[in-house]
Amino acid sequence: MNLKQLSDRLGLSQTTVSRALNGYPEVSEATRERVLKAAQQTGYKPNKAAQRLATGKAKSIGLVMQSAPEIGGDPHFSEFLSGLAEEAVKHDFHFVMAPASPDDEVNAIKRLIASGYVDAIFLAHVVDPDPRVDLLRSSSIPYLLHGRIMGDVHDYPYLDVDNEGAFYTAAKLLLQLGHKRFALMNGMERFTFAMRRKIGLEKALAEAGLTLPSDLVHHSVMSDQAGFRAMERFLARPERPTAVLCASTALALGAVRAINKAGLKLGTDISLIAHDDVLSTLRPENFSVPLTTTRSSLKAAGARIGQRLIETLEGSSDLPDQELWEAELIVRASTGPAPA
Amino acid sequence: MNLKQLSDRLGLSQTTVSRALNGYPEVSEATRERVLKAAQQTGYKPNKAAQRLATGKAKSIGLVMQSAPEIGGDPHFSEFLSGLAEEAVKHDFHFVMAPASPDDEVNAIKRLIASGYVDAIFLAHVVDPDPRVDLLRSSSIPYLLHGRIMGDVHDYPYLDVDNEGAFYTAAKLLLQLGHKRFALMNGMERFTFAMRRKIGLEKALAEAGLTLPSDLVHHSVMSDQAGFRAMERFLARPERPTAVLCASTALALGAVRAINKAGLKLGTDISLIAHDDVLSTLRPENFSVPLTTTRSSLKAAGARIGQRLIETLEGSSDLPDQELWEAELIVRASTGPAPA
DNA sequence: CTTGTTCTTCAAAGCGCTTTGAATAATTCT
DNA sequence: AGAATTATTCAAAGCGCTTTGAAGAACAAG
Repeated sequence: MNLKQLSDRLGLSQTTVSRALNGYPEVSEATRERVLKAAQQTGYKPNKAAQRLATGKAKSIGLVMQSAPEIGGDPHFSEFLSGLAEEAVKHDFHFVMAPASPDDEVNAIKRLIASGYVDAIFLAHVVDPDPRVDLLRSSSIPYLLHGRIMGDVHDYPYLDVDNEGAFYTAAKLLLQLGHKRFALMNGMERFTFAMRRKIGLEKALAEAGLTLPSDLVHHSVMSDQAGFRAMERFLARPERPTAVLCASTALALGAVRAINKAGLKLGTDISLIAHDDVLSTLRPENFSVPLTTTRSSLKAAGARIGQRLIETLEGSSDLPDQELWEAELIVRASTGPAPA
Repeated sequence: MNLKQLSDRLGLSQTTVSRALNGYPEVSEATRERVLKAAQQTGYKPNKAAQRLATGKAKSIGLVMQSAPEIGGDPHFSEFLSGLAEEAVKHDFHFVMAPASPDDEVNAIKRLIASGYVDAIFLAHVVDPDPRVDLLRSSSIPYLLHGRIMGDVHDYPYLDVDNEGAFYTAAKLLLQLGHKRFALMNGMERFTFAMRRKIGLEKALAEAGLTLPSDLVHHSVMSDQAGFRAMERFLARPERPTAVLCASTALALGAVRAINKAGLKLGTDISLIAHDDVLSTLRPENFSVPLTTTRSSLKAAGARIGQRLIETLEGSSDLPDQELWEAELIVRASTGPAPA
């Protein structure tokens, strides 16, 4: 059933039917009702491709999804997506996900823009320098970043968590507790969120006259296995660290397992603070020793980004173009005074 | 840059340019090269909405994503998606994800079909009865299920894991080890994969003259917290179970924590077998006591589904319409003889 | 009973692409 | 050389929708 068939059936022109359906005023209430009813009965749904072609709008948000054989599902990604979806469903938006190998992302974005399939682009996993950001900056499609590039010039719309501040504050707490030997279990080095977390930690250490030895810095994907292995390596050091900052609760999960396995007591022998993205399947308060965390909900970020993108597209946005969310430091049992 | 502009620029007709770009034979090699080069230089990318409108094809797979405030990211979902994406990227396919509240999924699928945005539909989380399956059955769009409805009539294309067989085999092993008191930690009751796992377990028990008391059956989302709580409840029973079947390693993670907390020894005091979807972030072999599992890779399933769907659309499919994958039973240290 | 307004409705153009059917140019065959 | 093929290229129609510009119907005003 298409518009022509529907209008033939009603003995009306496509114009009138289209207008009736889209709520334009120049159509009598009587016909509007008749049209609406017929559409209902026949189950008529407009063809989005045609709509998109005619209007240039499609109520859709595009995103590129990194794909490679060695990349598995990322719980952080799906948590974020669920937030985005929650907002999208309210406004009848959908997503177009273009999978791309990591070295082909720029092209994937280009295709996405040119495809005429999406009204806006969302971008995450910001690196620095980030050619994808340059591309979006110079194109005319609305877009929004989750994260920022490095430096202080932010002439692009973003939503980011104050990662530097989060880890700075976390480190401060551990310093106050008397810790001197720190380790960092971070996300992939190329991501700016990881860079900023490291900077935050180093800044706090520098203020205390301390430094972070490079072999006590670990970069990897944020999974429990990676955390387990990294912690084992940390603990194998002659002078093992007493304070560990961890970029995700997923990493922390593995780290804690390694700590237990080594017969050490979390919160006593070793203190740990993890960044908590509020993954719905991994809550820090449910760890055997509840985790002290810096918290910022990834799902909430997703929802907010959806909201901002959609409002921009509907032309009603009075939301800020740049947002920096502070993470909350929530103290639980995994932090304690440095062992004597 | 659109086709008209590109062809004007080249002094050719749109027809010729289009044909050159799409590899049709009726265009001279010289012009083809000229066109290809110009397309390259100008960065011309065809408008997919227009392409879709003209051809009825769009190289895109549609899927509905459940969305509700209380639903968070599901690592199983993203693991699956990464498999699907891996296959899609090879063939330049993309996804259209329509978020929908759980009670509006049928409508979301209808919209997706009518939208003209997708060439095929993928469906997961099969329930029974499943109105979505009925809808797809009666529509003419290609589709593929991950999972099956109940009963033996499967006149629709699917890929499923033999969940019944997996849990049957797992239970058999535990029975051989002398276990008599079983518990089941399952996914949501409404999903057919959960139903079948329960049936598999009950069948094995029945053959041994045993039954599964209803208070030793737990249904919930498959997260570690849920596993933790469920196991605590199991252990609080006067006669606690000695053998537990667990629908996911995520559940097992929590379950193991509860077991440790209770001072019990996994593999000795209590045996546990989990179904392993091969989540890239949670490997059973990395548990402090490596987990005995029934294994079937969710990512591989995603890739296979992508492959089948794409081959169907490209009209070259000689792949089977129905597939039932057996899960492997991999014995590790979390299973042992029943305590005396 | 005109004329001027407002309300409804419509025909047709256009969005960017593919594809059919026809025309033109280049080759090959008598 | 002229006819018959074959290789290239093109104009135009069509995919399903929105939107502009115009026309017809209904009504109030002069």
